[in-house]
Amino acid sequence: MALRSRRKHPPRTPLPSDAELDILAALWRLGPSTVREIHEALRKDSGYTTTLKQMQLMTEKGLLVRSERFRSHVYEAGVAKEQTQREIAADLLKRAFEGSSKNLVLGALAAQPASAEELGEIRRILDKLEKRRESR
Amino acid sequence: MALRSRRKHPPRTPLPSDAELDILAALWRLGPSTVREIHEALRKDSGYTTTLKQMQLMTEKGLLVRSERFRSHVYEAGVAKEQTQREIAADLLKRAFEGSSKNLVLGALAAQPASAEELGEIRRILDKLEKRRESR
DNA sequence: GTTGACATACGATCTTGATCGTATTACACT
DNA sequence: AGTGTAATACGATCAAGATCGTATGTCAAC
Repeated sequence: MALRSRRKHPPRTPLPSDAELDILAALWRLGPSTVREIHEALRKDSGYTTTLKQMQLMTEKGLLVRSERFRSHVYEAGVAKEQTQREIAADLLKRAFEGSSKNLVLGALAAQPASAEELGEIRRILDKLEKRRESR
Repeated sequence: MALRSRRKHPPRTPLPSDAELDILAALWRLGPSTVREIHEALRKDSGYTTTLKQMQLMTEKGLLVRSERFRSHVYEAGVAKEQTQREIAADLLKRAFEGSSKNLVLGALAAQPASAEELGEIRRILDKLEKRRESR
């Protein structure tokens, strides 16, 4: 499925579609890149022009920003990774997990066993959240 | 965005689309229901036949199962809630969160503050996971 | 200035999910 | 039997994303 539904406070940019998310993730990971770099990083079996078109449309939507460089265009993500991840998680939470973050966390951990370090970091996040909760 | 990509071990059933997920969620929540019941529970502004068609297609895909009853058909979810949630979480994890469950948990908690009880439950899940990890 | 390599631009098409209109069926009641 | 009501079946259409083919532009090297 895709992540398509909208929020009450409509965002400046739409939630990315599946293929768009892949491109965004690559840009988050690699930093500003050309179409060719992204296309090769994705290793999909679709053609170069498909990726190009995709990125052009995403630029129109504000999901990417483009700058000129010598002969080619350089794109970078136009939306922040954390903010976008939060929106995606919120959308999914509401629609598939009955709004229960516990269920989502459970699903995530069951789906992809976390390392000991990650478990520790998650625990630290919980500590911080509970501390913040107490102090109110 | 929708949840469309596939897994290594191909599932008997595809991941549900956005609208399909809404129907599934309603069936998980309400239990076996008629088309009309689901249609009314969803409160979308699309017509009854749209929901009907959707559920018929989902039945073909194996996402729902159908049984006769008197004059109307009764549908129920053909896929388990936990299993489906896990698959959705896994897909998202891989594609949007760099495979890091920590990031997903962080996103989920930032998006939708959890109650004190939920935080406690999450912590209990962590305890169990770490205990299991130690004993190996 | 012509050619080659590589880039972008853009229209056309394919695919899939979502939606609807209408036909048909089943039952209940008179 | 005939009619009303409420259900399902199904083809057609819509909308959006994904894909591709081809045209066009630019630079470098000869």
